[in-house]
Amino acid sequence: MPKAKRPVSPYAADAAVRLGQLIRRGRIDRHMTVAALAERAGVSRGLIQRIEAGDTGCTIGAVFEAAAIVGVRLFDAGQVTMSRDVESARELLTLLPKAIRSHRTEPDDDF
Amino acid sequence: MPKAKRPVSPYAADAAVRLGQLIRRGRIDRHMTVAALAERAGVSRGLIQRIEAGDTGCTIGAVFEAAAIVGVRLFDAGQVTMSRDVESARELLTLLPKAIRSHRTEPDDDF
DNA sequence: TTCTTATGGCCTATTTATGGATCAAACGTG
DNA sequence: CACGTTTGATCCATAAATAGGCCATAAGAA
Repeated sequence: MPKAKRPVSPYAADAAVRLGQLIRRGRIDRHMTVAALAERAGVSRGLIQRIEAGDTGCTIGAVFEAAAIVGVRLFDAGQVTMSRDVESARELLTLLPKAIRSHRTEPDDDF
Repeated sequence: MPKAKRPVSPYAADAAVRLGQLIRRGRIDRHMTVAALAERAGVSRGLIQRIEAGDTGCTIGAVFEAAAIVGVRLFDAGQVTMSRDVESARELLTLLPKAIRSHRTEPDDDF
């Protein structure tokens, strides 16, 4: 058997890979070497390689750091860049409870 | 002295916090308890709490996993949801070199 | 081509995150 | 209000990420 590290869903793995690709592209666009990015991010060269490879075991601190340096922004200064930011409306209706009164064991799923 | 864990830039820390907030909102919207989300994500309850708090020390695997479950998608099935996805054009022009010939020690910065 | 450098993979020591339990306080409901 | 539940925070043992080296190979420049 290979190495059953920490299992992640296909989506999570895919998302990590895509983010890694974005970072790599951003780095290359800026003519930076992996070593240079590593130095600026304050991490090791190997870690940058794993981040660009989409390793799900990297901390978001390191990943977001690298992303920021090469210009990949998931969030646009103050506003979230999401497909559906319609959600922001609902928060006013619900007024976000702090504790959830769960009765239904199985939440309505969708993926 | 406080805790000088792994230093991260303000942006990276902020991005992590925002993502955590999105996850929390998504969870509450779906009437899920922290424990329920933890179980579905296959992680501990404490980890979900740290993720929602924006702890930069969490692995992207765990964070993206939680995000996916509560419906927070940074990437829209096949297409990246970024402010500037114009970049996809450039990759055809440049044809992305695999190795960077760095001369300039200091890359053109912007933030 | 030849040379120089970037990259990627592997390894090990160390640092760190994670799981699991526990506890107190806050919360929602009847 | 009083109840049961959720949340948040802490502690510790353990699993895992990270640093940092090394080496082989690929890639760009002359």
